Amino acid sequence: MTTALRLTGALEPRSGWKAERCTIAKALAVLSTRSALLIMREAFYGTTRFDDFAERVGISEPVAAARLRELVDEGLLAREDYREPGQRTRQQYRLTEKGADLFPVLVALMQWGDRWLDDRGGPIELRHRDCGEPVTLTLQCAAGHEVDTSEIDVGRRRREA
Amino acid sequence: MTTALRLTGALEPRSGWKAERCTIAKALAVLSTRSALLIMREAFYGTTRFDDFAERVGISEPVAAARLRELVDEGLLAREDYREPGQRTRQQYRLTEKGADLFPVLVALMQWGDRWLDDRGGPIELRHRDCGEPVTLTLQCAAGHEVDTSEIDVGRRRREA
DNA sequence: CGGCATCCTTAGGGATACTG
DNA sequence: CAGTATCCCTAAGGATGCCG
Repeated sequence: MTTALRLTGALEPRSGWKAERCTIAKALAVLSTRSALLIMREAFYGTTRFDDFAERVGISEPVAAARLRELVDEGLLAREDYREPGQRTRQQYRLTEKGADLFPVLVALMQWGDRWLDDRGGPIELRHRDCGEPVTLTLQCAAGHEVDTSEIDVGRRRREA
Repeated sequence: MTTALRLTGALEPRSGWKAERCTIAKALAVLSTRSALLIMREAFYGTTRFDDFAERVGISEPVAAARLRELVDEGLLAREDYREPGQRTRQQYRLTEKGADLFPVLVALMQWGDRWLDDRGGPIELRHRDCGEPVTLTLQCAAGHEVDTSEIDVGRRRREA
């Protein structure tokens, strides 16, 4: 019984191919701090304002300022001014497409935490608006099969010629 | 056009319910360092030995030692002695079930990095061993519908009575 | 409201050298 | 091979106070 993946093709020798281009490492360069991912979580929950991010994530303003700037620089959030009629100008941080596309990462973390770090399976739940059923993240192949980790082969990407 | 989720039920007031039990935050308490997730990546690639972890992740031995100890303490890896016939005793780190269950987190990070941080869609590929088709992580409801982020409602978990 | 400046502490991580 | 010890640097983050 092995839980590791099966490596195929030019991957076996492990000849240092990864350090340069591994996209997990690249993603972590942007997201490896706790505050960055929790700010993104808040953005999905609809938070848009500086003070709310700091308070709801539970971080100090200087940290919130630093992290929000980085996330804007990286293109995960967009900073916009807006003005409601009769009000003064405010700022808001909105998810960009790149930021919104991060949702599966947060769901994956939540699903793992729900299963392994909470005795009641986690405090919140995602449901499909149309049918009301719970939503989960699943590994699936292009042919539509649900796939277990043990059934996966890993190899270099084949460029479709 | 809004990319945030729709909050339902007792969730709207945002009354600080989250800080205590949010399982994303709990997961990040274990996994928020770059080296921890890269070590887990290596474990999925089949790495089992101390020196290989340090070298392939690209971290120093002291850091590898600290991180491996934490991951063993948290139950994501198991440290075992083994001896091949005629050889001396060696140590290895193996994925536990808890560790193996982290796979979707790494896939989610990889998928996001492939799309947004690499001009060629990422260096490696996951394929379903049975049918050879590429494997991706998808949001799906219990009724089998593929679900987009915009179609998800978030609410407190309802305990099935 | 939406920050920035300053100061401080801790954690992550590298380099080098050494041990069983 | 599988680490530990030591030293040092930088990044993450908290606390307080100030500013437009």
